[in-house]
Amino acid sequence: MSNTQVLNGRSLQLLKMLIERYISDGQPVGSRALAKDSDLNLSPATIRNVMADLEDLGLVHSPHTSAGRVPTVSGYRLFVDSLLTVKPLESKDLTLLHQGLSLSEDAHDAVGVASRLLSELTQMAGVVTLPKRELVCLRHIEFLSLSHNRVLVIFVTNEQEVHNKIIHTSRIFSAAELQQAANYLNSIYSGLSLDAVRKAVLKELQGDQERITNLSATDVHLAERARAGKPEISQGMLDAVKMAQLAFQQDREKDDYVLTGETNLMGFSELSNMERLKSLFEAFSQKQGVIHLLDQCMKADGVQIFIGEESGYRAFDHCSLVTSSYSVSDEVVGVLGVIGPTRMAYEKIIPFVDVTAKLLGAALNPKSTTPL
Amino acid sequence: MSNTQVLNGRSLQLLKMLIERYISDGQPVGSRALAKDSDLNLSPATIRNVMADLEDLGLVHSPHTSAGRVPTVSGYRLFVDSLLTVKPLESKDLTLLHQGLSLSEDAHDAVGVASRLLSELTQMAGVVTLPKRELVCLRHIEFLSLSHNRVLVIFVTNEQEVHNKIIHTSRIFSAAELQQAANYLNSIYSGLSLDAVRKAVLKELQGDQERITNLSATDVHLAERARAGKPEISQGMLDAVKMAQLAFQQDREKDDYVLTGETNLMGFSELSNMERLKSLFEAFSQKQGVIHLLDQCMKADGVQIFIGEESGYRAFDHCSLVTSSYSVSDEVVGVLGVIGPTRMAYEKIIPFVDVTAKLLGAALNPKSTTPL
DNA sequence: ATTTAGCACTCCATCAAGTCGAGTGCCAGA
DNA sequence: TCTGGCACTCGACTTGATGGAGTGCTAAAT
Repeated sequence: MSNTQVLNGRSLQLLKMLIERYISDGQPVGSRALAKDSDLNLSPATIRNVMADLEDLGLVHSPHTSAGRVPTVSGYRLFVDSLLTVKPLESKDLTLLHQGLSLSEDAHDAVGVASRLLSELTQMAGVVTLPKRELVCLRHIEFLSLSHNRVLVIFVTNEQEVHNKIIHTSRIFSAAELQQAANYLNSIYSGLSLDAVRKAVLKELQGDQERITNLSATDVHLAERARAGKPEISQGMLDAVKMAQLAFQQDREKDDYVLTGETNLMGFSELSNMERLKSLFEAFSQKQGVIHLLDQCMKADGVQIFIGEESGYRAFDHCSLVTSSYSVSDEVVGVLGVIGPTRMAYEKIIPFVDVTAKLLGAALNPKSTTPL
Repeated sequence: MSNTQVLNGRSLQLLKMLIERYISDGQPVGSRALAKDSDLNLSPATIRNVMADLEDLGLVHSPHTSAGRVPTVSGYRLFVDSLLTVKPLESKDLTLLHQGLSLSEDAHDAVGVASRLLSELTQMAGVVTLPKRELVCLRHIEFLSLSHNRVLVIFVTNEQEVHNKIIHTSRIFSAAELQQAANYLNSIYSGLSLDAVRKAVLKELQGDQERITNLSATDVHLAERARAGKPEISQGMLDAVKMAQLAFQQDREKDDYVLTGETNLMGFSELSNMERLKSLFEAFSQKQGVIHLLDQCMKADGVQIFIGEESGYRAFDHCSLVTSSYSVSDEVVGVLGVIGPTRMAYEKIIPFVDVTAKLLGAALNPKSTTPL
């Protein structure tokens, strides 16, 4: 060791310069180049000593004996955690984000726009999860009978988003019955969040269950008739609630993301290996693993970064993922981010992702219907 | 020329063998190999003469002077048009197609399943367009007012498919008015095809227009009052029709396709060139050009093939596209196909695509709600 | 007239050897 | 603690040699 205190300010500064240079050039950086760049007036030999220390610490790595040094994952990690000087977002980019997101009509549209902007402005891949359902408000629900005992449920949330689902009911309902059920549900649940509706529905059904068992009647018809007397709940309403329960239960299938600009990744030399590229793209279309990763990012609010193997997901081994959760009315509802090679300009990407998340959150805010 | 009649049976047979061998090996095939394979008992020298003729005709091509021959696009074309002996579909594949498609719940689902099966069973990329709107029947329409003068239109087609669109109306309508309009439209248009509805709506509006101009009244209110007297059409109904017109006009945006298994293409050596691959994948995400191509295929019914540059679309230069339109009740409603390298096993892919198209058409047939 | 054998030739792929330059590690001296 | 110097390593690139696969052409054979 050439230093009593190995990781002193100087070695950190050199590490920083090395990483910055490697990020911009993509070539292993040697001691001479580093000596020239730095204003420390050190000779290449001294730099070499420092480099040897950094290598011992696992922060840099030499591809072969006579090449320069390249940052390792730990090196990058140290860099983004404490060395990095973030560059403010370029005003051009800010304007584009602003314009793009303020024009979006509905949530799905906004998410698509955000993803496209992320990828176009960074020249990497952009990913945005669809906002969580929990927060959305039920606006209107409607039933339509299909063949057999299937019913098409259509519900509108948040003013303009339409969802639909087919449920299988226990018996065949007439159009009038369905209309009535919809009217009933609209009258009591409209305006509540989907999550609240789900809970209310469950409670209602549970209460009903208890009432039946409490009666200890052997004949269910009797119990029903007994209950029918009470004005709080009728058979029709019960059917309605049951249908609502079917409609809203575990509707997580749409838990999806929008990914754009994957093709940008094909330009990077570190991903030109066909095998890596293939497994990466397979991961993209599989979606499942990516969703898992993004879910993790949602827990932490603010910017979250996975560098190389840190994600624990083999397909991402040579990629970094910079994410930020986005929120509507102070509640985290989704994640967005940028996927690129480990060698990316973190100092620009991090603020970029951060701002995009904030703007997307603002664009999704139902209160500010007027453009931002 | 070694033959009075250059393209005789023998040379065609040799071309066929050459292409078959090239498809299976991927290597330029030389005269000796061809001589051994064929049961013609010809010497390599003779084969060489034939090859020279085929090269003159532009059917094969030599990468360099001392390599074997490789089929050209024209060679492939001749091969698939008249030389090919199609292999019947493997029963295993047939079963899988059958099972997969018969389980699909709605049209979108079926299209997705078809695409996945196409790609998985061929180990190439599968593409399926969503069925055309023209054929689908209007089942139910509904209006929901949003903020300002925007109205959310929800309409259900073909028993279970939900579509929605936001239209901007000339004035703000009350919920009751919207309900009334929907009732009116449902009563007269329900059961008709979207195309028919569109036409009927246009006619209605045109008739209305004529009536107004024919009156030659300077005061429009007068004209309206005059018209209101006639029982055929009231102001409310007119509003309804106008809204329907807005809702159904040029709703081509969703004219989309489902593409799966793109990553399979990364395994092929002819596409391992990063530049080609990138432009191909960009074409996939752009969609526009691919749609144009698929639209062309829709015109011809039955199997259609684009080999290499035949598509006229640069991104597809090194790919072939084998498509077939699929029909519901004898009307072509969409296209599906397989995208792979020009060097693909046409004799298996062609019947495969053909059968898949037929099965998808059957699965989409509204009459056979019961599994095939 | 067609087919074949033979021969010269071309071109690619592979390997070995050599050179160059960038960069390192280490040691001795400032 | 830093620096200059030196030997060394390794990859990138070039060159040349070799072998093999395959062709084109011509002259002989069928």
